[in-house]
Amino acid sequence: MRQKKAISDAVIERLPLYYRDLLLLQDAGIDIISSEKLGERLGITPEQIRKDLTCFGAFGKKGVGYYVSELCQQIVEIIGLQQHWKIGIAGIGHLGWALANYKTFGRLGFRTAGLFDVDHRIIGQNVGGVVVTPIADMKDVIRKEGIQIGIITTPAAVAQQVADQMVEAGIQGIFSFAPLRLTVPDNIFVFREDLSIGLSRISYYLTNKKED
Amino acid sequence: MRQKKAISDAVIERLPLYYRDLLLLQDAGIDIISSEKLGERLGITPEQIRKDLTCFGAFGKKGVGYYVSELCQQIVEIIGLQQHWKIGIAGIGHLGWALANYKTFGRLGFRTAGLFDVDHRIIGQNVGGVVVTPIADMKDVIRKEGIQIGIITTPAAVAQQVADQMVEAGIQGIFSFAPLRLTVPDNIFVFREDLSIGLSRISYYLTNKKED
DNA sequence: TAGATTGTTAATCGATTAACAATC
DNA sequence: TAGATTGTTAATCGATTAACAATC
Repeated sequence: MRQKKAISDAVIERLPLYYRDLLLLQDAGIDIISSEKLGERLGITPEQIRKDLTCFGAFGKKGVGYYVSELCQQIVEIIGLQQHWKIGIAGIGHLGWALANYKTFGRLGFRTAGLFDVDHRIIGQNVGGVVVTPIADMKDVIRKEGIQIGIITTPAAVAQQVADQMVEAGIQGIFSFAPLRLTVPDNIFVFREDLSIGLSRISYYLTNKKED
Repeated sequence: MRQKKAISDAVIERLPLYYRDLLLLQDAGIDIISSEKLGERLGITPEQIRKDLTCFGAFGKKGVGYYVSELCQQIVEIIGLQQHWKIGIAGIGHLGWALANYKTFGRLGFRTAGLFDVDHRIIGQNVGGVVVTPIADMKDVIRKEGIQIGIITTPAAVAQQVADQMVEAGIQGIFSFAPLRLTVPDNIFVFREDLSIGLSRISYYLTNKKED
């Protein structure tokens, strides 16, 4: 699956949308879908969908459309979801707790294999089937369980320190909810989620829409 | 603040980043910052920052830089944060609970004025200073409190129904965590947050990075 | 004034849209 | 075969980067 050209982030971010809808179609017993119909369902142009998919190969049948289950499988392999990545969550506050119980992660093949916190009231509790361990033991657990992806939902003040420990323990990717830029080695992939951007965009839109 | 041309989403999404860092600078007692220095801190090119800001006016001083507190104030007004928007959250599961306690929202001027759920074990509880009310009363509360922005953290199955009720009650913007496309009138702004995209991107990156 | 840094214009780059030949 | 729909090439659009004149 080596590509000549780097695939843009925009394409990568649309793949999970396609995948989720294809699963729904599959559940509904629909075997074939055209880019036209899929685009309608998702609010994306059919040209865009076809263009995105051809970054990775020719999965459709001309004059027919795409076989739903086949395309599902292709996208799984493109994203790499067949790997069943193991994730660990540091900071089991409300947000960490919510993510530990987030069904969609499991449905995509991610397995929660470690939950870490400093709070003694939380350590030892079973959250979504996993027992919270002291963050002091995090590196050991990451190594023993073979956790590849870390999620950081700690306060910003300790996020960098937690990230450092994750990297030391061999984590390859970090999904951070802390509102700051983490410094990590080049080969570590960091994706930052900023929950306040959505609200800010809504505020901007509501403030400026009347003036059009 | 009428603009000739629509401002791109990319610009709007960077404004909150600038704002957050400017607040930190302000706390640190720094009065003036150049686009060069700010860019370094944020991992954004100085040209990009200057270009973004000039979409809205000329806020800097040539040969000097930007006055931190002045720029802060400008961005607040551009985004519309001085309005102190009232928000209501429907679905007080783990994620809704986390958002109700999310400090950053308050720091940006958003005020939680309503929490709604169907679960009798949750109704009546005080979450982050607000008592959870039955979702059956949501429309009344939205109207009485003058809530303008709704956050949806319900299961996908009821998200559309909740959105409909929010719109009926006069909500203008919706921030949805439900993994589906909501159908709303044209004048309602919907921003969808998809927490699984981050993990999918990490999976894609880890799967494909070795082959470069 | 000299040095620094903005705001703006031009050049480049990349992503989306449109058009259509290939083909099921 | 005729109709439908893909995959691909070309055209358009928009965003980022570079360059530099304006000016504090």
